[in-house]
Amino acid sequence: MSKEGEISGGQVLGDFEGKVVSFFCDGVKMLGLPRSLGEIYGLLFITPEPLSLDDLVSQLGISKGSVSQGLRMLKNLGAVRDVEGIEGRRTYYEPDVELKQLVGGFIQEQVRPHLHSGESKLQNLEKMVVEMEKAGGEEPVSFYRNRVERLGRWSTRARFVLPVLQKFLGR
Amino acid sequence: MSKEGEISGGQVLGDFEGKVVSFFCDGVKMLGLPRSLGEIYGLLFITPEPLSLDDLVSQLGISKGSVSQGLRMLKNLGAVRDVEGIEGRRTYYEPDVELKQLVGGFIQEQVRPHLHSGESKLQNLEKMVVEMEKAGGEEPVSFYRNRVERLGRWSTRARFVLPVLQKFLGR
DNA sequence: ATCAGTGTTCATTTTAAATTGAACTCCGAT
DNA sequence: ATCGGAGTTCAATTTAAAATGAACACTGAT
Repeated sequence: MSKEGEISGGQVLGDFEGKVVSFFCDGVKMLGLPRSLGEIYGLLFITPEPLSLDDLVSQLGISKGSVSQGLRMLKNLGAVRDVEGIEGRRTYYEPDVELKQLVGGFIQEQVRPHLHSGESKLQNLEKMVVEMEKAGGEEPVSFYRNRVERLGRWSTRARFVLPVLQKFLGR
Repeated sequence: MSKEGEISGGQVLGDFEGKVVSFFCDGVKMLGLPRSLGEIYGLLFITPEPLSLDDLVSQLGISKGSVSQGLRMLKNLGAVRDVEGIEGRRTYYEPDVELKQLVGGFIQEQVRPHLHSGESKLQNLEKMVVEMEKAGGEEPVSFYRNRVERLGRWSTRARFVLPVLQKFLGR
């Protein structure tokens, strides 16, 4: 008889595993990612063997749809990969456990796109200021120019800081 | 007759101001903060004079409650402050516009608390592993120890990287 | 002490996002 | 070709977070 008990068709997480999973839930929440990612990654992280989609469904008690979507997102982030060379037609998954990779993937997939769209909006604002200046706007326009220039400096800093971040978190 | 028009009891943002506000909305969303913070800060940022709560309500077209709560949060973040020495009993607000301060406030108020609670959960996990080892657990326990140690290293890195971040974004 | 103008609080409503689950597709084995 | 298991998709539902707005509290002027 197992210590943590099993319910027909799906064992429940042990106390320790549960704490780890919840630890990762908090972590991904902090990064603005859905909690299911934390559950999935957390369980893979603390399980010695690779797990299949159905393993995750039954152990976490969340839906197949969630796990499928969650795994896709984690793969896009480079946080999880298929395990090569296992018998049968079922796929097994394992976590990438290197902080460097995880941070890199997150920056690449979640941060850069937003920064990018921000930069293009900023360029648009710069154009608008130029238009206003051509149209002879005087009083508030020079203030606007100042502010938009400041945003430009922020944006430059942001672009510059990402590699630094990776440098310090990686290796 | 003003170019952008006014509706009884509240002027509407001009095209340029609206774009700036929306720029900040995206920005705060990216940081996981409510959009109203972006609207409020954005309008203060692009307006040459300090604004009152009622100014913000009428120009942004959002509720007084939202603005009040939003201003409080922004003040806690150190992103907005009361303007000293203005007549009357109405309070006026102005933005802090230094990236250094903004980043510092965000780290202090939003990041550190989470990191902190993460660290204490992690300590708890470490204790649990020690218990398991004392109870003579063998096979999966040494794996657990490894994983928890890895988390410890991540946590150390995270603590270390914040000052670096501030260094590179500040000044 | 009362009143009017400011700002806050918080129960309710709205909105946005994540999860579900049933239908579907895609193999691979027979 | 058909069947069965594995994984995906997506409309509908649930959940969590933010906005609303009406009641409340504070403050200073009279």
